[in-house]
This record gives sequence, structure tokens and C-alpha cells, in this order.
Amino acid sequence: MSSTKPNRGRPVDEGLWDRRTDEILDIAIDLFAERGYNGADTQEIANRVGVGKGTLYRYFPSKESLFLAAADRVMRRLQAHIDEKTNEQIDALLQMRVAIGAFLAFFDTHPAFAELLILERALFRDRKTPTYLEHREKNRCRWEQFYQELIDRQRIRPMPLDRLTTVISDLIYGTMFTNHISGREKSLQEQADGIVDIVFHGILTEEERIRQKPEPSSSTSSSLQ
Amino acid sequence: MSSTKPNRGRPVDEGLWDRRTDEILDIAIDLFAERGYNGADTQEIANRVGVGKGTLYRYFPSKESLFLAAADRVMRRLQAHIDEKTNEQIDALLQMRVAIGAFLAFFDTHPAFAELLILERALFRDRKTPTYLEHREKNRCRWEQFYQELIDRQRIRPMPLDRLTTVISDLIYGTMFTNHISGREKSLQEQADGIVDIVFHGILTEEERIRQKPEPSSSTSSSLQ
Amino acid sequence: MSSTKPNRGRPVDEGLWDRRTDEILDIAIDLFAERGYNGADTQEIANRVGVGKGTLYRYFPSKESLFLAAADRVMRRLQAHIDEKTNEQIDALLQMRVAIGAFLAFFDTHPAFAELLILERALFRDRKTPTYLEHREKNRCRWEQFYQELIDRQRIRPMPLDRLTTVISDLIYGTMFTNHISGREKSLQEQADGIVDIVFHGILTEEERIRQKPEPSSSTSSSLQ
Amino acid sequence: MSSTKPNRGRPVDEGLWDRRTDEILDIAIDLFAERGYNGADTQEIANRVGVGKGTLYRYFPSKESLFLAAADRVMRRLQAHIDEKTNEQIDALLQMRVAIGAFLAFFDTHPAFAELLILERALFRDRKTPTYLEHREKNRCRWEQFYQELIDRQRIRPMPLDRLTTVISDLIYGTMFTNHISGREKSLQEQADGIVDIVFHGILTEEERIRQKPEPSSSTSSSLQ
DNA sequence: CATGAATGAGTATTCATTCAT
DNA sequence: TATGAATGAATACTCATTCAT
Repeated sequence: MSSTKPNRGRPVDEGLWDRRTDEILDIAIDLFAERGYNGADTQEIANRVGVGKGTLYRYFPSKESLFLAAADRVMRRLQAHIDEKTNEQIDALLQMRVAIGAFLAFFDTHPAFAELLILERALFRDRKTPTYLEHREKNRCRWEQFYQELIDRQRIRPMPLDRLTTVISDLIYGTMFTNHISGREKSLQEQADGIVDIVFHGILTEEERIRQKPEPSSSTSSSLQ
Repeated sequence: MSSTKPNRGRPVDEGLWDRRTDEILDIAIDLFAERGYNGADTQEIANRVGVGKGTLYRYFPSKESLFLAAADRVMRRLQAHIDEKTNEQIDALLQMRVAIGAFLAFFDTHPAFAELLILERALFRDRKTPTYLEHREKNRCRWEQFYQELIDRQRIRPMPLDRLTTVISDLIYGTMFTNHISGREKSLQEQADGIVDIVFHGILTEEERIRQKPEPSSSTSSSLQ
Repeated sequence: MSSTKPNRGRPVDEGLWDRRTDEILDIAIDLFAERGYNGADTQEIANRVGVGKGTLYRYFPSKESLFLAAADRVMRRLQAHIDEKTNEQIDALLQMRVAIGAFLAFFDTHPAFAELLILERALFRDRKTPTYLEHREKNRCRWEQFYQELIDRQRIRPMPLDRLTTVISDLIYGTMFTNHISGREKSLQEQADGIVDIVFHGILTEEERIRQKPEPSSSTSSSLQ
Repeated sequence: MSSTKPNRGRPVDEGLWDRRTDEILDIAIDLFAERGYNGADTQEIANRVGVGKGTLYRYFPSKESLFLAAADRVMRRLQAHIDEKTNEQIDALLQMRVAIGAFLAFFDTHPAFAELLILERALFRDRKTPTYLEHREKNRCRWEQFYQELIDRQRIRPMPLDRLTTVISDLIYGTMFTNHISGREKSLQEQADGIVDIVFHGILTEEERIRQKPEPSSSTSSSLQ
């Protein structure tokens, strides 16, 4: 998981390398978030870490790779955070609520992380798939299984799985971005509840729903109907 | 054109100013989107416009102001685009579908515009409310009236108006960003339909919906319940 | 004395050319003095004069020539000022007092003029003998005659004429520069008296003067001894 | 040189900093004098020193500070030069001669130094008291004591001390400036003697001096009369 | 004659990266 | 291994001058 460490000569304190790598990353995350990419001086990062500038370059071959590694660390921490909150065997629909709440809470607690994801996209658009999309794709499969089960157990209407993952994902990422940018004042809980309410029940009234018959779903799960 | 004006000398081509301002803006939008803010050389912009660098600075006092004006132009065009598509007197719920579709289509047609909004947020976070948030707020009132009417006519469940505007707005902006970033392959129409389906009907089955009773809404419209 | 004026076509208002030339020069003197050479924008000069930038270039072929003409105007005005004060047939030694006082008063009244002379020297050292040296040389002859007469009439000790002109000239220019730079607080009259006192009587006491016998002068006037 | 310092890595050559600072300053003095402030390219200075442009900025934070430091170095060298020439215990009046001679010789040997003082005044008039005035004021006290003693020992006529310091100072600075500007051809010794002659004995004849009674001095020493 | 729109040469400064020690 | 001194590429902006009208 850590950068490739040169390994000639006397072996160093085991773990020092990794601990310092993470220390650098955490400091870099904050500084990049505070100052932006160009505004974050490598000298300043080195100062905050308490090492020489040259040492930084022993851990990361360039400022860019440091930045990208920082963005990656953000996503790994997000993953861990959500896993931690949802691991338990609670009701599946409740788990969705919890996951959405945990997601929003994570970025609310660490605004710097949101900042980093935005920066990454803006600055390195040509060079790399954004870290957060990579992670999204990595988890898509898990979520699709999760949703499929709910459909099979007839708790969720049959509909294309990718519609579910995509719409929900776009919604919470959009919410996160907007929260971060505009400093939304509403309580996290309220906000999460609002999202879940609409996603679960839709906005239409009973009668209107009957009139507007849900479009028949077209993908894998259509056979279930 | 050559009456005895008090100011002799080279007369200004009336309208040239505005035409050129827009021309510069359009070229700037593309270049900023292509190269990013720092990568977009003022010289290159001038070259593409076909004027000297100094002339650029007659129209915009700095690169930053040029960029910000470009972002503003994007939002004004978005506004005009959606207005154009939805002006007609069609069914209100259909109008929602149309507006969502128009929104996504706009950025699909002009990926550079999406790019600009992201850049703006990343680079000028400290200096300015993002242009797109400004426009969002400007329209919030209109949409809340729109939703209130639908609630009054019992086509939409009673729920806090800001929940409606916020969730839908976050969803479509999140979708737009993600589309732009990941190059989503699905057809625009399908995508819009998917969003509308979930927003309108929610994801739960009939039985599940009854079990999970929608949380009673807390705002202005709660009295309607 | 004015710049070479193009003279084809309809002859203009006689004198307009010269009047405007002087007007430009006076405004330029002030602006150069206020802002320095680079800081003085040609646009600003044009604005203050109330003409277009292009018009300036009809009067002076370049910014540099405008500046040099401005410096020249300063010296011509100095000349006129001193002539005016000393023209009358008063006692010769008193005339010296008056001339020195008038010189200092001139620059005290017009600090911008002093500024210009300093600027000229600093900026155009390679290109041109400073205007004020030109004027100094032009007047040297007159002053040498003046001093010779005083020596002949045994009112001034016999000494090389160039020593007189040089030392006195250096003294009053040095005083003028220093006054301008440091904002000397002493009254003009007192200052002029102090200079004259030392130049007329020297600083030594009677006894000391006898001990330090004045060095026999070595130039033209030595024969008088 | 390689003891176990807490700071490993490339050690600083002790003294290199100071040596190079002076080297940069000397080269800057020459280049500024040759080309003027704007004409002196930072790149050219770096080239002449034989370092990269960036290195220059490690020593001086800006071109302006480099210039000002150069001017300051000139005055410190002037100070040292005059101190060196006058330190000995010779007759006080002779010391004055020597100091004046040393002053003029200094700038005659280093025309670039005179140039710098003029430039400084012209370019940074708003920002800073000219370096040479600072040094003048610093020495004023010493000279006033010196003169007071001469007055007490009745070698100099009683007169206000500031008249003495001011007139002599203005005279030698004025001479220095004019020498530099006009390239005076007379020998330094002759010139210094001429100044001393007039300052010591004044220009009037014996009889005339009696007629023009020296104005009674007005300050501290007036009581001595 | 007068104008002012258009031009583009010219330059200080920053900061990621290297590498001698 | 760690350091930080040295480097130099890279770039926005100004303003004197021109010339079409």
C-alpha cells in the first residue's frame, strides 16, 4: 500500500517508513485543502512534517504523486469509515440510511477531504480517473448485490440496478460537494433523512403515483416483475 | 457615422465591444476547459481571438476576472437554455422531466461548461461564491413556488419545500459533475428517466412503503396533511 | 524655441501651438516630479492637458523628448527668475547675495523643478549633458566677467576665476539638492546669509588666517597679486 | 567539518554567505551604475556573479532591496575610507583638508558609487530617506564637536555650528555630484585646495571684509564674540 | 488635425526539483 | 540517509507608440 521503498543497506526501523508516509499524507491533505495545489509549497509541507525538502522526494517522486496519494488516502479513509459504521447486521434499509448518514458526516467532519476531491478533478483531469470514481466503481458491485437482494425480497421495487447505484451515488456526491461549497446550515441528520425520504418514497402523492405509472424497468431485474 | 461629434478621431464601432466581449468569453471558456486555469496562457487566448494581448486587457482587467466572467456566461446560457425548453404551458410534472433533461443535455452538449464550473470552485474557493450557487439561489424561489403549487394540487406529497429543491438540485448537479468526469455512456434520455422515476416514485415497494411510513413533514406544508 | 511645427494646410491660431506646448510642458513637469519618469503615464499627461494621447505626439516625438524639453523649460525659467531679481544696478556684492537667495527661493517655490533636474541626471546620463550643466556653462562667462571686475576693484581677493565660479556653483547646487531631498527647515534667508557669510569671510579667525596664509592663486589673476 | 551535527545534509560553507553577499553587492553597484536601475537585468547580475537567478533571491528578497543594500554599502565604504585617512592625530585644520580631499578622491576613484547615490534619490524618493543623508546625519554630531573645539581654541570664527556643517557638507556633496556629472578635468588636489581656500579665508579682500562686517552669529557660540 | 483603439516588447519573481555533501 | 543550497523555466501585465478613421 505504501510507496516502493528502496531497500538497500541497513534496514530501517520497521514501520517507520509507513508511519512517516501516512504522516506526510495527512499533512499534505490539510495543506492542499487550505492553499490549493499551487499554493501548497513543498517547502511548507516539509516544514510541517519536520523534515528536509529532499526527504519528501524520497517518499514521493513528485508533488503530483504526493497529491494523488493524498487523494487516495482520503478515499481509503472514507471506505474504512463507512465500513465501520455499517458493518453490523442491522436491517438492510436501515443500513442504507446509516451509510448515507456516515458518508455525509465523514466529509462534514473533514472538509479538507472534500476539498481535495474537487481539486484533484480540476487539476488532473487529463491524467487520471478521479480517485473517488475509482472507489465508486470498486464498490458498485457490492452495492448492486445489496440492492438485488432487497429487490428479491420485494422491499425495493424492481428496477435496473445501475439506476439505483448511479442515482443514489450522484445524489450523495452532489450533496457532499454542495454542502462543502455552500456551507449548508441544516443538521446532518435532517439532511440525511430528507434524502432517504425522497429516495424511499418518491415525491408523488398516492393518487398521482397511480396516474403516473412507474416506467417498467428495462434491465436485468425486469424479469422479476 | 461621421457627424460632427465633439470627439473626433477614430470612432468606435458600436456593438463591436459587446460582440468581441462575447467572442473572447467563448474562446476563454474553451481554452480554460482544455488546459485548466494555469495552463491557459493569456497569449494563447489573444492569439485565438486574433487580437494582441494588450487588447484582452482592455476588455478584462485581469486573467482572473476573465475567468470569472466566463463562468458567469456559462450560467447565463444555462438559464436561457432551460427557460427556452420549459417556457411552454405543459403539465407541471412533465415540465420537471423536461427541465431535468434540458439541464443534463446542456452540459452534455458543452462539456467545457461543466469543466469551468469545477475549475471555478477549485481555484477561487476563497474569493467568491461559486457562480453556479449564485444562480441556484436566484432560482430557488421560483422552484419553491412551483413545488408549493404541486403540493396544493395534491400531486406531490406534502413535504418541506427546501427538501425538494435541495435534494433535486444536489441530485442533478451531482449527476452533471459525475457525467462530465466519468463520461457516462448511458443515453441522456434514459438517465433523465431514471432520475425522474426514483424522485417521483421512490425505490420502495408498495408493501415496504406502508411499513416505512414516510416521516411526517415538518415545514409549511405540514398543515396540509 | 518651440518644437518644429508642421506647417502645411490651414495655418492654425497663431500662438496656439506655443501656448499649448508650454501648457504641456508645465503639466509634464509636475507629473514627472510627482511620479518619476516611468510612473508618469503619457495617458495621464494627455488627460491633464485635456487632449488625446496622439496629440501629445504631435508636439513631442517621444516621451523622452518631452521630458528633456520639460527639464529645459525649468532651466529657462530659473534663468529668467534670477535675471529678473538681479537686473537692477545695485552693489555688486549685494547682487551676489540676491542671486544666491533667488536661486534657492526658486527651487523652494517649485520643488518639482528640483526633482526634475535630479531625474534627468539619473535617467539620461548616457544620452545627454544635463540641462542644468548646459545652462551653467552658458552663464559661466558672464559670472567670470562679473568676478573679474570685483577683483579688479579689489573687493574680492585675487584668485582663479574658475575657482570662484566652480565653488560657488557647486555650493548652491549642492544646497539646492540637499534642501530638496531633506526638506531643510531653516528659513531661506538665514540659509542664504549663512552661505554668503562663509563665502565672503571664510571660517577662520583673524589670527588663524594670518597663520594660514592664503595660498597664492595660480591662474590668470595671479599677476594682480 | 563533518562532526555529528543535528543537521545532516549539505553543510554551509561558513563565511560563504558573507563573501557572496559582498560579491553580489559589488557587482550590482557596477551594473546599476552602468545601466541604471531598470536597465540592470537581474539575469545579468546573476550571470556576472556566476550563479542562478534564484540564488540572487536567496540573498536579497527583491531587486529593490538589492539596490538599497548596494547604496548602503557605498556609504559604509565611504565612511571607512574617510576614517582611514583622517584617523591620525594631525592638526585639526589640516584634518579638514584631508577629509575633504579623501571624500572627493573616493568618488573620483569609484564613479559608480556617485552614480548609485543619484539613482537612489531619483528612484526611491518616496520610499526611503536617501542613504547618504542617513550617513550625513549620523556624522553631524561628530563634526559639530570638532568645529566647536576649533571655535573654542579661536581658530575658527564663532558662528552657528549647523551653518558650518551644512554649508561644508552641501559644498562637498554638490562638488561630488557635479564632478561626477560633468567629468571635471581639474586635478583633485587643486580642487580640494580651492574649496579649502574659500572656506577658510572667504573671497573678500581685507578692506572689503572690514566694510562688510560679518553678520553676528546667532547661535550658541555668539556669546564668545 | 485629433483621436484613442490596438499593439507587443520587455521582466521580476516563484518554486518544483536536483544533487553535492 | 538526509539535507537544503542552487537552479532556471515559465508567465501575467504595463505602457509607449502607431495609425485607421
